[in-house]
Amino acid sequence: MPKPEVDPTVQLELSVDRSSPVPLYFQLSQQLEAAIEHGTLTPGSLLGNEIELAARLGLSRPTVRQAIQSLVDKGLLVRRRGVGTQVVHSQVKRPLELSSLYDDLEAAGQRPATKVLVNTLVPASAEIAAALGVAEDSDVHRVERLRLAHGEPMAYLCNFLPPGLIDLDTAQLETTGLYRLMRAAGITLHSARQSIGARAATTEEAERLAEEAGAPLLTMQRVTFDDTGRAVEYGTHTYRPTRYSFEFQLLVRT
Amino acid sequence: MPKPEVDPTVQLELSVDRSSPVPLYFQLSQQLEAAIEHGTLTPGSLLGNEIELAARLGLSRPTVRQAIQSLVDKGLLVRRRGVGTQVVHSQVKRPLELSSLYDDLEAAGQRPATKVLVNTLVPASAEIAAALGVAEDSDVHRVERLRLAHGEPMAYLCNFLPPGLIDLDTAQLETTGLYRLMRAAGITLHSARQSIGARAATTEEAERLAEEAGAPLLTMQRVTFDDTGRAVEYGTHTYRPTRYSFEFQLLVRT
DNA sequence: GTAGTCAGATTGTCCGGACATTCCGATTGA
DNA sequence: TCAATCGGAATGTCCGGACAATCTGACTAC
Repeated sequence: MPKPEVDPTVQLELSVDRSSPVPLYFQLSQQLEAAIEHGTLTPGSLLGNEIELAARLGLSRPTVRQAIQSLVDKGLLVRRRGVGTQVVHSQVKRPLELSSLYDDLEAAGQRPATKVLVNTLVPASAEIAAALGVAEDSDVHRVERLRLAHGEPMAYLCNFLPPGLIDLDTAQLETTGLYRLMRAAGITLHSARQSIGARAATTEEAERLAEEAGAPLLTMQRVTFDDTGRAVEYGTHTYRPTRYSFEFQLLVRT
Repeated sequence: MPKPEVDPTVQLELSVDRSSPVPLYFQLSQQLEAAIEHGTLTPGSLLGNEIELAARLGLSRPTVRQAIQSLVDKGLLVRRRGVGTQVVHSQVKRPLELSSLYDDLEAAGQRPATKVLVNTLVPASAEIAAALGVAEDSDVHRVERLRLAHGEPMAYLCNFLPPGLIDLDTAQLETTGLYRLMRAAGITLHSARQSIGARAATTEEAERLAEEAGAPLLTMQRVTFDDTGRAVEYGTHTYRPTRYSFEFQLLVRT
């Protein structure tokens, strides 16, 4: 007969600083997340009941629940009524975020480079006007960039932005990503509609990406909105599938 | 001088049924969501302050906040301290879910058809064993399916499942999707790791999908986990990019 | 031995209140 | 005319408690 396989309840060293301006629930959730990341809280282990945890930390139960809930939303914990809260067992990294290619590459240690091919104002075509919610033929920014990693072309990025939102400096575009510039300009990114597909490269596209005509390309189109609902960016990207693929984790809405 | 463009605070007809087993916050959030969907709550309009809303409904503020928060998490509302809560302005549909191709097609009114090509037990290769967390060479289910829409092949789906989880009936597989079968078997899907790429079709793949060898294909690999952290499915899919692309909306983590 | 029942444990829901923080507009001052 | 200050309004955080719903395991009855 094997030993019982019930994962034990873990006793953690947790503490909160009431003089800190950081919210208490956030302090707690960060410590719990760190413990999960670090392996102190092993997958499957129970977290101990909320009441006792609250008492131990000198917090109220709603505060503790708020901390736990934020980790449940991240997919790190699972709650079961009548049972308890346990650490999810899988290799959850982080759910899909609205990420920029630049940040992705940098996080992967690839030291991305950018070559700005075009940075001008052009009249909006019907398609672009519809996506950005501006009048047709009104001026919009057009930015074309080539993204390289290790000196090899990786993606061709064509973006359109409504005017007046941000100052598009070519030198800055070559040293950082578009999303960083937008955030730095005080734009709060909120959501995006995105479409991922594939098609054969045209002669022109092939040349830009050092591929052959007819080679498969990974394509992505995206419209990004800020928290007021304005479209702040429309992009059409093509990626070399031998160099790049979209990897992400997603959660089930409950 | 133009008129003030401040969106008005909307007065809604809201009510809750205290005798219903449906949680009060959920009743409220559903009514709000319906009002947004229906256009009663127009984008940009303010929701009215929480305190007054709570008083009007005879609810406490935490309950009202819980309802609002769930819609904020869905990306339908935005809260601004000192200002209020307003309806997001954009065409937010729904954020990315862990969806099955079958459900997607059916929701799009495509009446999907499935042809099961293979449904057997095979020894797990190293790659599959690692993905599913089972011993190498142990038996796993292997299911190969061809998904058609309007009689045209659209995708080739190859899935591996650990044994004992679910009874894989070929007839059922041809009339519904794999995820539905798993849910019906009491498996709670929780999260998935996913990778989307592209490559040229091999001769074999081209034949299956009625494409030509070398044609671009959209590829997706996915490992799905249930809420205990077990891997419950590993799949390798190839799609015809002229017939299918991945469309989704995603939100920024705040 | 097996199935049904019951009790304990734990999370889910809800309440009412308190104070802090932030935003925006109006008032005030230079 | 313009800038700085102030105050109202709204959300953010936190508390302490109460009861309901659900799961697990042990006990009981058959």
